[in-house]
Amino acid sequence: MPIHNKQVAEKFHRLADLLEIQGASPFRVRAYRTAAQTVESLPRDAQEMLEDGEDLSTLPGIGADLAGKIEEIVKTGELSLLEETERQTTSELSDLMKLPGVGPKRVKAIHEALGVHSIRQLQQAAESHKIRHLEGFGGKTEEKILREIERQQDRQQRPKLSEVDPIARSLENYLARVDGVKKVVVAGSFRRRKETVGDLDILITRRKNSPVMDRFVGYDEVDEVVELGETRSTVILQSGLQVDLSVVPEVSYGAALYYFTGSKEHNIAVRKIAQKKNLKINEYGVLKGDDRIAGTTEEEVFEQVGLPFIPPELRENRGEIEAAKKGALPKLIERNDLRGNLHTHTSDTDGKYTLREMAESAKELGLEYLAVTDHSKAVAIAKGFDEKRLRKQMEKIDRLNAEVGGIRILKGIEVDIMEDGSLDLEDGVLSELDIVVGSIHGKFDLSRERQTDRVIRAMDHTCFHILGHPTGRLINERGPYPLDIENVMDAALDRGCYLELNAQPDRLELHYAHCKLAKEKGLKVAISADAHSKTDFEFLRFGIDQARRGWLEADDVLNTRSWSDLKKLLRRR
DNA sequence: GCCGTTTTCGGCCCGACTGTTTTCAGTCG
Repeated sequence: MPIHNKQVAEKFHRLADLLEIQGASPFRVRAYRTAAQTVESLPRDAQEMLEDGEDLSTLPGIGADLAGKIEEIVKTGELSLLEETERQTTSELSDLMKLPGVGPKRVKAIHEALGVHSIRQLQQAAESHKIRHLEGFGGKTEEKILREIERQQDRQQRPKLSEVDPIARSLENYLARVDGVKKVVVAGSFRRRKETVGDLDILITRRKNSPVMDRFVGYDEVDEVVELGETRSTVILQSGLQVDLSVVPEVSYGAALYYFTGSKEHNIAVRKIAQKKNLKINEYGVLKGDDRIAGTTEEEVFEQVGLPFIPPELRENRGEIEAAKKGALPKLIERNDLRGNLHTHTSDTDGKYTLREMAESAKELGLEYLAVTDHSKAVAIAKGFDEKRLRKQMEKIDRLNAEVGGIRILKGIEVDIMEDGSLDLEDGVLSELDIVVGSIHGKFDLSRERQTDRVIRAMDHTCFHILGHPTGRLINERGPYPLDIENVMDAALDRGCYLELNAQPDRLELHYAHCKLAKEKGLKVAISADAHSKTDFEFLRFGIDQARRGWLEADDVLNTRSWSDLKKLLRRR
C-alpha cells in the first residue's frame, strides 16, 4: 500500500500533540513537528526514497530514530509509539488543542479535572459553567472556548492567495490613509506568496498619537476584535479572515518586517546563526549585548548574520540559507520577464472571448506572442475541436496575423491525453501546429504506474511539446492524481518536452517543490495563464509567485524567450 | 529527538497579549 508523505507527517503531528499534553520535553515535541514539516515538503515520497536506498537520516532534523520511525510507517502503515501514546492518553485530546487559546496545559487540566476528552464534551462543560471554576481558568476563558468551538464548526480551509489578495489590498489602502501612518506592509505568508494564506500579518510605522489602532479595529469589515493592545491587535473580518496588526518603531522596521514575514522555520534557523555570532535577533533589531546594531531595513539584518538578502518567497528553510551562504541564491524570475502566453482558450471552445478579442487583450498587456490552445474533442462539454474545426481555426489565425500587428498568434491546441496515452487528434494536424499542449482531463483514478505510463506515452508523440497542468490538483478541492512526477520529468528531458506551471489561481501547479526539482534536473517550465477570459492574463502574476517559490529564474522558463528562440527549443529531439 | 568551528553532553528563538494572577503561566506567532 502506498504511504504518502502527508500521512507520515500527520502521524508525527499527532504524536507531538499527545506528547505535549503528557508533558514531554518541549524539545522532543518540537523535533517531531520539525520532522513532520521536513517530510511534508519533500519533493518525493519517503517511501520511494527508501526503496531507492536513500538514507533519510541525512535530512535536516531527522536523525537515526526518526528515520527509523518513518521507515516503520512506510512499511507497516502504523507507528507503534503513536499507538502506545494514544492508549496512555486519549487520542481525541489532540483535537482539543486545535482550538485557539487551548494548549497542552489547558487540555491536560480540563481532561484531568473533568474527564473531558472531546470537543463535544468540552462544549457541554463550558455551557454548564464547569470550566470557569477550574484553577487558572475563569469566565472569560470559558466564553472564549465556547466562541472558538462555534467558529471552528463553520470554519473553512485556508483561503487561496487570489481570494485574499483583494482583501489585503483594500485594508492596506485604508490603513495607509489613517492620520499619522507612515508605512503599511502586509507580511507573513502573504508576502511569501504562499498559495493559501492562513491570516494576514500587517505591519505599520506611525507618528505618535496616530489613531491607527482604533481605526483598525473600527474597519468596516471587522466582525470581531480578538485582541487590542498598544502595539498588537487582532481582528476577524466578516470573510472569516484573521488579521494581526503590529505597530513598530521606525528604527525597527526592517527587523520587524523580517520577523513577521517568516517563515517561522526560516527565522529560527537564521536566529541560530546569529546566536553563534553572539548576536540576538528579535522583532526590534539585531542586538549585540544591549546595543542595537541593525534593524532599520531587512538588508541590514541579513548583513549582520553574513548573508545576502533572501527574497521572501524563498524563506522556508528549505535550502535557501545554505545557498545564501554560498552566494548561490537564484536571481528569481519577475513578471516582466514573461514575453508570451502559451495556453489560451477562445469562444471557439470554452473561452469567453473571441480569438481576436483575446489577441488584442494580450497585445495590450505587452505580450509578444500568444498561443491559442483550445480543447480537443474529448472535452465535449467545452465543444472541443475535431481535426476539421481545428484547421478552420488555424486559417483564422493566419488571417488574423496578417491583419493585427504587434503580437504573433501561435497555432496550438490543448489536446487530451487519452487513457492509453494516445492523443485525441491525428498526428498529421498536430504536426502542423506551432505548439501542442497535452493535458489529462479524465480518468484521474488510474494507478500511479498506469498514470505515469499514460503521460510518458503521450510524450512519445513527436508533436507533443508541453504537459499541461501536470498533476491535476485543485487547491482545497482535489488532490493531485497519483503520478511519478520525477519519472515524468526525466522522460520529458529525454524527449525534449516540457512541463507547464499552470497559473490559474485554483491550480498553481507545478507545485513549487516540483518547480525546484525540475530546475535541478535542468528541465524548463512554461508559465501559462490557461486564460479563458481577457482578464485571465492577470493570472500570470500568481504563476510567477509560485515559480519564485520554486526557485525559478528567467532562464528556467520557456516563455521568457522571444518566439524565434522559443521555436528552437520546441524542436523535438 | 536533534545536533556539533563551544562537538557526544547540554543546549535547543523570543517577545506580546490575555486572563488570572498580585508576579505569572499559558498561548500564540
